[in-house]
Amino acid sequence: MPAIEREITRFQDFLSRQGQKLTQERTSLVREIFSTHYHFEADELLFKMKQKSVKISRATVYRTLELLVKSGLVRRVHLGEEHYHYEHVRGDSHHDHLVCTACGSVIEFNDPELEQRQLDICARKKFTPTFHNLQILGVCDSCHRKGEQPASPDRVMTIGEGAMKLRK
Amino acid sequence: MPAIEREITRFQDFLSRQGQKLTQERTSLVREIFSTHYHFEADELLFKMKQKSVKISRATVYRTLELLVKSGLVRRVHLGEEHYHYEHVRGDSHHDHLVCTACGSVIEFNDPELEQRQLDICARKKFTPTFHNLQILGVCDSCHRKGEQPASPDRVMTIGEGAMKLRK
DNA sequence: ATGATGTTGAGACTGAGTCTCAGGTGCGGA
DNA sequence: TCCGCACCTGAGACTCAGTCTCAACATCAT
Repeated sequence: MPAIEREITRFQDFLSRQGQKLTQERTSLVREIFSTHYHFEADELLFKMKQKSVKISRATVYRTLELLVKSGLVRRVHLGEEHYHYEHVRGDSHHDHLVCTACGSVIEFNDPELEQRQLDICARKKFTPTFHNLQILGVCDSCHRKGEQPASPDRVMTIGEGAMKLRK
Repeated sequence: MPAIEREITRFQDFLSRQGQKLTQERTSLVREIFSTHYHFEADELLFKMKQKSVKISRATVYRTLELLVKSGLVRRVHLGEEHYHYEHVRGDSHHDHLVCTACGSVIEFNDPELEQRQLDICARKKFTPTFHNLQILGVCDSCHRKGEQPASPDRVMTIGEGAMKLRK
């Protein structure tokens, strides 16, 4: 899959610019992230690697994610839960998220007018924005049709449900 | 200060509607929250109570915050850090936040046009929103004038800096 | 006074993430 | 080719925010 190779090259460029190396571990993490996951949690990634019998420690997963975020290949997002989620960036533009509190699905959207409005607000407040984070929680169409009730804002279903956590 | 008494009454009403009681501990927490804090962290509140020699356990602080959130007197917000912050709601309308990554200050704003635009997006995606959360990170005017550099998005200064954490 | 129900504090526990450190890896230069 | 050094890794201890448990306490209606 040439697309993934391109991401790996981009990561390597980023690393070598700061005297860091593209190791076996980092390569397999990038490969995993860009091949199967979209929105994922750090521990979920760790678990997947374990499943595939690729031995990578928790520390390396976190360290690599930090590098990927710095390199711009991966974005760190809040989706209404305590901890972070990550998503890969494939050169596509910025977007925000609608998160279904019933089934955990995530819908992305990008609305230039909304973005512009935010810039206007910042200008009005003499604030220099670097970054923003918007999640809208609610119920998606298919859950709504099933009559799902919205969960209360502080009780949101886990996104990466599938990933049974196993430590050690 | 009569305003605080009004909030306490509102909380009591909420509690008694579900057969719960307004205890001494709960009262003093509400008093503390509504008198001095605006955006605060749970542990910061615990620390303040300790400073004032009001003995309240960690568990009670968290339990009371949960009740306050449910009652609508307090809102739980993400301000770009791992953990939650809380803010009291004084009958004022919904707002979002500009968070300065240099000095940690928080500017609130409420922009009906922005809110409306979000509703439009949800309608377009057939999504039923219940709640949303927008933080814009960046540098505030006074920090900008001091030539402060924006921190990277994943390294944000603590909002409640003052509160030295001391456990136990 | 009794019992039912609700509340509390202490401290054990959890889950996500960070840090440390000894050992491993790999590349540039002699 | 070999060496040295900077970089990288895994294991596990640690931290921090938040939750849970449980025994003791408070309150209220009967």
